[in-house]
Amino acid sequence: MERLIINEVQEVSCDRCSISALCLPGELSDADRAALNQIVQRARPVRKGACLFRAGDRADSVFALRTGSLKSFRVTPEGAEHVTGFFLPGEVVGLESLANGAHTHTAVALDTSLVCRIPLDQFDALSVRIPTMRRQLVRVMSRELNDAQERLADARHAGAPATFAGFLLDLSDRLQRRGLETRCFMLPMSRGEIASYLGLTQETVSRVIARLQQDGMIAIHAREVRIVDEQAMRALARCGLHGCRPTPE
Amino acid sequence: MERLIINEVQEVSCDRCSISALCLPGELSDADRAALNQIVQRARPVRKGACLFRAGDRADSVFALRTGSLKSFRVTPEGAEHVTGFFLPGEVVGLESLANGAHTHTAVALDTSLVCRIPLDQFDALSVRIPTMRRQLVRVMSRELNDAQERLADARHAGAPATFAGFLLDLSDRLQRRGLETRCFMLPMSRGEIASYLGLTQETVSRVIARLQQDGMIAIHAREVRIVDEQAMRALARCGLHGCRPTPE
DNA sequence: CGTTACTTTGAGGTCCGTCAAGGCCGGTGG
DNA sequence: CCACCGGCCTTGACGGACCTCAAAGTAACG
Repeated sequence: MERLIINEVQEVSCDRCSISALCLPGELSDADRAALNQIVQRARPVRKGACLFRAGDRADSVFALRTGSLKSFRVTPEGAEHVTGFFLPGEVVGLESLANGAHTHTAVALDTSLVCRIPLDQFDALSVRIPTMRRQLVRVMSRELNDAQERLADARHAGAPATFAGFLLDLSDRLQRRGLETRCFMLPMSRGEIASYLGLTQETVSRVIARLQQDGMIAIHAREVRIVDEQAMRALARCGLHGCRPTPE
Repeated sequence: MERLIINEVQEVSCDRCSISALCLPGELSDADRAALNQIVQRARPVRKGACLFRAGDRADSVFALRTGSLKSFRVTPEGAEHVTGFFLPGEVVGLESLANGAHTHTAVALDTSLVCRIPLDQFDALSVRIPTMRRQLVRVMSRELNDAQERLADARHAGAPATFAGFLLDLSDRLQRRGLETRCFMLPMSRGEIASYLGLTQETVSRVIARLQQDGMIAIHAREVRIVDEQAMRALARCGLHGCRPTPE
């Protein structure tokens, strides 16, 4: 069976890791890469369910996820937890908290995870010497900003099926960026967390999944997903409310 | 009458402008500020309805708005225009386009506007010498990222009234940040543009306005807004769907 | 094997989008 | 000065998508 399970993923090598992409826009010299490698603090395991950081903690570092998966969330004044993001191996966590020096989210491991810590002041010092490095930080943040706005654009206009399809495809694309299996993978999060992230309810997510499955676009058993008809999925995700019905026929 | 009209706002002095906030986290020396002032290209008037930049244009600068107001939008594959942001005097435009070197949005003046252009390469060169400057760029982007995520969180959970209330309060807060009148101001954009920005329809926006007005929370004539009951507005904006009804009585 | 958390499925209500018509200006031209 | 026109805004009726509430089924853990 050719599926790849996210939480079984091998440790990500540095040139696959997007922290490394922080300094590898047009390749980085070996010397510079070594310098970066030296300020990165590796091997800090976070057990499933444990916090990488909590809202309110001092934010003087960013983190790169090497193995496992994380979610980040806020807690609303009413006490409900709102999931704001999921993180896969090779991705950067904590960028949004640099503004005020304190984390605005809490980050929790969905699976036991290994992360690298990059102290900001050291990174800053290094970035003075390496131009590509500071430019790439801006670039990464800019990209995130763009993504956030794009998701914001879709959030209201797309129906629940389109939203969920977009979610799966986003995961798939992010796996591809790391060179992993894109059609068949394991969801590290629960239905409720997906729902919270997408701004839907557990029940709606469940129903949408059932629908997409019986339409033959995906196959899900528990948390194992297979994207069967990627074409149809992309079409579904692309169109908002107008024009194309969830099932056109 | 103590209202202040956005498009009559005086030119924003440099220490009120958030481009300046790019380098003024804990104050900047006069010499450094002068250096920044020199790379900023001023006085480039954009007439109402004209483009500051178009999607696809090379993005090698960011812009600071001095006078007037802008909107930024994408055009969906179906040809509909989706508003992604509004900009008031003292705010920075174009940050989200730094990733790929090309603008992802189009920016259009809602009123005749004056902008400053900051060439990125020159800014970058300057930031090497001035540590606070490069840190503050990260800080500004981080803040934007945070805002975007917050809006994303609200988008689905909040009803239309809460969404609109949040929109007005956001404008009010941004005016306050610039030291302008916060309770009574002029909307530079149409109902349709508000609707597009919030992911609602023109009609819903209109209805919500009518409702908030008859509830005594705001007063609107045409594009002139007065926030009457800020307490109630904040309470409305804060709560999503759960707990508090639009009109609790 | 029982407890607990997660997931699925069903029935009913509500908010908002759609469609449609009418009002309020500002502009243009007679 | 007025009539006409077009854009923008408002208001109403209706239907559908999704949330709420409720309960049963399933998987993971001790």
